[in-house]
Amino acid sequence: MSNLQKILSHAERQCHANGSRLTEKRKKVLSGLLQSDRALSAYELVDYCNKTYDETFAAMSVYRILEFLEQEQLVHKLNLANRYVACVHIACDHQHEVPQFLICTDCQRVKEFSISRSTLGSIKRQVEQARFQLVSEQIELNCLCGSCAAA
Amino acid sequence: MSNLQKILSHAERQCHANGSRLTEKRKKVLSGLLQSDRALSAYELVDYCNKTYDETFAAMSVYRILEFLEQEQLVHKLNLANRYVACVHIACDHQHEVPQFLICTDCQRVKEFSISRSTLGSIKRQVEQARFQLVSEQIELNCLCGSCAAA
DNA sequence: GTTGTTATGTTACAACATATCATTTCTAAA
DNA sequence: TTTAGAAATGATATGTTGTAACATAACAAC
Repeated sequence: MSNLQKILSHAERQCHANGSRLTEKRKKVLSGLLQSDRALSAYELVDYCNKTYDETFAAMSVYRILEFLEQEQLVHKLNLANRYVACVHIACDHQHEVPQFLICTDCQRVKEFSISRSTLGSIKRQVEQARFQLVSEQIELNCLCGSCAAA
Repeated sequence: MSNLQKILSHAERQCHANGSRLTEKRKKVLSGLLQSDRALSAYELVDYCNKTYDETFAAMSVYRILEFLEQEQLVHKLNLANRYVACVHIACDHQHEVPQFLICTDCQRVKEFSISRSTLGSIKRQVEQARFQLVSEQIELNCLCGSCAAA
């Protein structure tokens, strides 16, 4: 059983536990993200699926599927880049925290990481002082990855 | 002389000092942002200008003008919201730092602020550890403003 | 006044995203 | 095991955001 297969069936069990279904189409979209080393736009995924599988994936469907996968915490949407990545903790059993992302603006490679509790804490305090409320602790930063910075 | 007029002529002098020109159209787009209490999309500005002035503003022109105003640091582009705001320090003489933004996802009101040096410092260290480089210190956070949170 | 530069106009289209309603597939209860 | 309801997908249309490419106009400096 390939690593991809393992991840997919892990995801499937997890969906089942949540009372939802990881259908074939959803699996295929998720596979696309899992096999990519960078963030993909919805339309890139449409192209990928249409090429890889002999099936038609309408853009509309892919958006719906991405929304579902996001709810299931299998993928993350990067709002800064309008792109999607598979969650790096997809095969972990523990509940994971809200992630932060470093996004290479050149090649769309993404590093999912967690900033320290204390840093997050001080950001939250500063937001409170401004009398705003965080909608999400997801923070995205425009970066260059190591190889793009070197070039 | 109205406050708006003061800001505009201040901006004009500043552009002049930079060897660039704040043309009539640019002034009108900037006025639109200055008079709005929330972030506006390029197309909202197109509509605003076309209604307010008896002139045609093509979307293309507004995008170019916004790009110019951003270079001059008179406005900021919010990448998370695909919208623009006038810089709150537009009338200050001192050189200002890279700002951070709290964006209300409900009403698009924006709070421009600066997170503390120490918080920014620890974020930067954590980015370095991940072997990425920050492209910009501008950080944008999805929030609710006070009134939208209350509602 | 010509010339080079900057600004704007115009058209077309690429890329990203959602609304709406129809149809199919699945599931669970009768 | 049929069937009603829910969930998923299909299909079409349209809305929103942004850029490419080339033309013209305005201006400044020589």
